[in-house]
Amino acid sequence: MRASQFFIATQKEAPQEAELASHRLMLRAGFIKRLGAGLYTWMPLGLRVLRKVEAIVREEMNKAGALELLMPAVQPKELWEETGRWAVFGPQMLKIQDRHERDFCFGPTHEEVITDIARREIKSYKQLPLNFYQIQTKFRDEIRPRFGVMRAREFMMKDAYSFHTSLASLEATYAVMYQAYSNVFTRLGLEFRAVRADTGAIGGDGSHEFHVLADSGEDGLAYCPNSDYAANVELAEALAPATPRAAASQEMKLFDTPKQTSCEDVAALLGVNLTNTVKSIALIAEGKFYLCLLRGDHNLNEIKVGKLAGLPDFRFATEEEIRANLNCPPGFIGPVNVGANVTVIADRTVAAMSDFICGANQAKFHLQGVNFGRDLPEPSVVADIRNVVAGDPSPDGKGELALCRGIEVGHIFQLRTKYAQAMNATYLDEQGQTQVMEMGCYGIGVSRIVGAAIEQGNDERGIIFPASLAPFQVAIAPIGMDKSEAVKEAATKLYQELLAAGVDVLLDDRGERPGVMFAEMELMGIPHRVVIGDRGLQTGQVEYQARTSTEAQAIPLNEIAAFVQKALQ
RNA sequence: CGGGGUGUAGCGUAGCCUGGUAGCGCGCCUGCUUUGGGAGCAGGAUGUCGGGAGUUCAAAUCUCUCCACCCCGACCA
Repeated sequence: MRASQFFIATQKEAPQEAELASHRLMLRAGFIKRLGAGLYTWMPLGLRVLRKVEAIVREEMNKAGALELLMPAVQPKELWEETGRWAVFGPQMLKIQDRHERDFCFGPTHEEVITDIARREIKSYKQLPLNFYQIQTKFRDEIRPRFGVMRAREFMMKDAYSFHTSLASLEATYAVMYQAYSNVFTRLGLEFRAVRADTGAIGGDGSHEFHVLADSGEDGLAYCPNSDYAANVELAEALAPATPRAAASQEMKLFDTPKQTSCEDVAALLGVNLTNTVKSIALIAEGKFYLCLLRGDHNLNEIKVGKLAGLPDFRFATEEEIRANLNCPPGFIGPVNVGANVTVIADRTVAAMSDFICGANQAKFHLQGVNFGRDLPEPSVVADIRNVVAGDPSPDGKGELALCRGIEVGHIFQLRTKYAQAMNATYLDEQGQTQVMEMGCYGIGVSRIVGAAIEQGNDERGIIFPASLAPFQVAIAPIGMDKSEAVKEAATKLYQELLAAGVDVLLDDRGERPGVMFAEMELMGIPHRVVIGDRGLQTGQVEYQARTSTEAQAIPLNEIAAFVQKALQ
């Protein structure tokens, strides 16, 4: 591509709307333009990057035996009512009507549509297994779109769906897709980790997420440095403490806390560690009042709570409900002396605590030296209801957990028969019996990968792309091209040679000053740069510089084409 | 949805408190000069000051209202 024929729209100043490095750089480099909240135009330069991601994803999907198709983005309500998700998916789904006032949605995902295809087209076990995929625009009406293409409302996704006669067959394809995903992210040059995950709104059984590691990631991940255990913090199990509860050594005692309404404040007042305190979180589920007990420094895990019996639809109690059930304002509530109307759920860690500090159920007072069995009954439920923290024992028993953050770029699920059952997707087995299909689904956030890759690769000069993702692999910067016949000839010749060799090369023939060319090439993350000027040509040399390097090296003109091609390998 | 903030030329912003008819930098256009790290000089174009209503002789500025966008939160009482 000749720069004079292309559209380059870089900016020196980043628009104020962007916070995250990747978002700022994508705007500055002119990859994307914002149309509205979570809505972006992919400009020619940015689209080249998006297409490179797509191409790698497509290749690996094809290699894994998946078949590409393309489903409609707009889907009729009736299909979603069959699975009950028209209501369940809620406000995240963009619902629209046609001229006959019939209801549709702009597809946030495609389980319903593909299952409809499967039930119509798949009749016999002989046709299975099958794995379909598409790369397509999705729309999810996010509560708060942010970080540019990272959490956009309209975005590009690769979604695959597999159909099987047995769990074993599903598991085999799941394993193949797991490997295909690993291949994709490896080829993209990203530092990533596969973690066990919750299945969320999609539903089903086994599930892994693929995360690009980045401090700015929205997901917390727990992993064991000594083993292959890794899980989303939403899911990672917090084991019960290894040591049993110590015997009570203090008397229970009321003490004044006139202004201290949080564990932090109370611990500070007493000059004790936060780990000696217990906080009480009030929940309501199915009309019942629950008190969840957590150690002061731990955080409630809502997903874990939602999996307890009777609590799938829990919500946090209002201040009025807290007063009504405990006769005490928020800030001083606790599990001691509560009525039969209150069900106490203790986290495993709390259940093993003794001589702890908690609210007294009396305004402006807390209790210390509290012990289960003596001062209050043993908790009615003991469960894992907290997020793991760094240093917790790894659930596989192979060391301690560490935490990091990630950007979710892929998610694979064993859906089992959830959708096939609801939509009656069946086939005839060898005995002529009707059977429900087993199903898997596999997503990759194609547009999010572009943001995630930039988040992982950037410096003060701009984007640092791996060669597999860069909009151009090589840039040629001729200095004084319109003045010097020698420069023009050398630059054009190199450009032609690289083009002929199939290299994605940009020739900056705009006649810009060197500083402009260098700054723009670095901003857009082009990994290799060749500078051709009269100064070097006098001794038959040109300059090569990698994006990751700060020094240029001199290369003889007659070797540069081969040199660049070697650097690309 | 709750809280906070911001809307002035393509981008970044000053002016607003204290009302008097809009300025700067980058970018853009023309010409000349320049050409190894986002050039210099000269000339030029571009604004319904987010929309609407009100107060006033007069509104970017004050009041009301609507809209858009950004940030934080939407569990830890």
